[in-house]
Amino acid sequence: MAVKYSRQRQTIHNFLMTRKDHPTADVVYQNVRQEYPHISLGTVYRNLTLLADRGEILRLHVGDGADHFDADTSRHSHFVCSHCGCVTDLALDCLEDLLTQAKQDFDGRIEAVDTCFHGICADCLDTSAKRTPIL
Amino acid sequence: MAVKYSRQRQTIHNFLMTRKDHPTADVVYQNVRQEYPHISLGTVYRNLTLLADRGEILRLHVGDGADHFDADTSRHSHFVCSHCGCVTDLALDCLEDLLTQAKQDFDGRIEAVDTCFHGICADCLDTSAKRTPIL
DNA sequence: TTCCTTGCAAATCGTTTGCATAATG
DNA sequence: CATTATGCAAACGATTTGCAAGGAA
Repeated sequence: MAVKYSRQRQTIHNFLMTRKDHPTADVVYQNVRQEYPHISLGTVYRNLTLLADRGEILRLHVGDGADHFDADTSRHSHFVCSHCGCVTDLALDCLEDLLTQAKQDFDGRIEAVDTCFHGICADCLDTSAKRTPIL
Repeated sequence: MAVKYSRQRQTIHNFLMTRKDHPTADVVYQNVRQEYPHISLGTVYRNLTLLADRGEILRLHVGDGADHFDADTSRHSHFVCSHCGCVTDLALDCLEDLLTQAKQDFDGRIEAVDTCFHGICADCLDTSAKRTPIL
């Protein structure tokens, strides 16, 4: 199944590259729609899936129901705020060590790792600190 | 919201403790149903969610569509075979280091990590090696 | 012209929820 | 008795898919 060029796919990929907040398919849709008012959500999903399958983008399963997409395919970790739901990048040296150790200990073939941290982001900590400390 | 005892919940939790393959809600349902033929899938979901919220079990997002559940709440990693879909445990020393480093580097509050490795499990490697090497 | 991609809508899948009834404390 | 849990079915949200028409090679 050869892949042919499409403006929609290019636009989706371009949009994703401008964002570092790892948007969901629906967010991609809402934004790309401003340039292509007739694009359908199905097309967005089809292209995100195609790009992810070809390794041109990353599909993240952060556990909040919807998948998130990341144009940065270099190896890195993610953080998800349990309060506001934001998804951010996290660069950790010892991620490589973890992979190395896993490959040594495991008797199958390891190809990738997904590392997803959970907690409260700095912004949410700030905001709750500034309110009356009831909660 | 106080929690009251229920046989169904107990059975679900017990069942989960006998398995180390991290079953999905539906697999739990199919099995518990043999003891409680009238139990509903909704009840299974409600109890799995309740147990996970109270930290008595783990809810895993391995990226295959369905959530998986794990009765072992100690910190450990997981591996998912892209071929057969099996989910297995992986104990890695440097997982603690990763958390430590993340907490140092990050300006929010980090509470947990999910580490999920992907690749081909030993069984699937074996099986494909034994077949005529066409694929 | 051939094959891929699109838009649209309907379908699918995993999960949640409303409600009347049953079980627990 | 007050409250929580259940079974059932309907509702939901995210994602996929079938199909006829449009676009790329």
